[in-house]
Amino acid sequence: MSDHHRNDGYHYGTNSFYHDYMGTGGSTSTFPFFGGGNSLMYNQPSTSQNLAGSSSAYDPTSYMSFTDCLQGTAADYNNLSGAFDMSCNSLPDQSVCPVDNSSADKNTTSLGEAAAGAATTSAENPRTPVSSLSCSSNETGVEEESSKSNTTDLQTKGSEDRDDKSKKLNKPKKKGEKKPREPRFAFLTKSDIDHLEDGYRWRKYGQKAVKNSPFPRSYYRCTSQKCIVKKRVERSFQDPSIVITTYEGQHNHHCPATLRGNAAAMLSPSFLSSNSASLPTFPPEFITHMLPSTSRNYQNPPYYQNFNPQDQQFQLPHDYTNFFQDMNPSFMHKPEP
DNA sequence: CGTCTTTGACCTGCGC
DNA sequence: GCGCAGGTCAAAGACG
Repeated sequence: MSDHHRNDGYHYGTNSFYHDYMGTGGSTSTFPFFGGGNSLMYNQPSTSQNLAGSSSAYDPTSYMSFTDCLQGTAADYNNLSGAFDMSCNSLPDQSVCPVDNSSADKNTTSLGEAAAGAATTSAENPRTPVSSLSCSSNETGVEEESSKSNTTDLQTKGSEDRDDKSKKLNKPKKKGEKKPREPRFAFLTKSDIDHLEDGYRWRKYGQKAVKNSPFPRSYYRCTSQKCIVKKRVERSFQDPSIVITTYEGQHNHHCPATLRGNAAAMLSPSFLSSNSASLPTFPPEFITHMLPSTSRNYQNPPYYQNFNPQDQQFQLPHDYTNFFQDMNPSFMHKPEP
């Protein structure tokens, strides 16, 4: 998987990017990108509904309308859809996803937060970013740390025949309470490197086989104390060259990585001082496109068969549009490689 | 020795 | 209620 410029249906080097800002009247803007990578960003809107604990349990009824930024054909979506489905599930047949208007504001914040965590990947893994796509979820975020503490504190009623380890895993919550989730963003990145450098330090805490996929999913947690951000990394089973990275939560600290004056530095929380507290962690690669997500049709590909990229147009919120334009206007017109 | 990964067991939520 | 799949824990091992 070293050939990142193969003719595989993806459109590398295209940087136009539009985001329909969930009916809030945001303007249509071009989204510039960083460092030569061509990314597909999938912003999954928030939902107040419970999404269960499953990583794939995004609520299809709450997705915002499409960002049409792909400059390819529907076939391109088909190519990507499987990968996307790994983390955010499949796309709906219609090209406009149901919108949870109540979450519009949350999405603005989340999108910005993503930018805040942007990374050093381009500098450190020059081969890596080629195409990525992301989605996000904005479930009502509740301090996960507290629930974790509860888990530990309340894990005392294990059965007698269980060991200490088992006892620590007992009921953390009251009956009927559902565990809230932090906002999530999934990024599809064309890379032969599984764990992409994003400027933060992560500790792997688990790995699971994924149903219908030969590739396992890895679970990482930010190593910074009191930081509850997690991410999952897996490969698309349809296109193994695509790495799906799903971020959950918001960093409460500055990026610890050596920033080297690159995009990561510019996108670090410190750089985004005015919004750093509420900005989501961006993945290392940058974005040319946004796509919708849904959790339906998970097992019935092709997911994009009825999707016409030309039908939709997303708009990026003013704040982020201006932000990225200020960051590196040259990406606005980056030529094809 | 500290940090990180691996890995099997366990927990939780959901669908049937 | 049961089974499945996703998510998490934590001991053990690897590594620098």
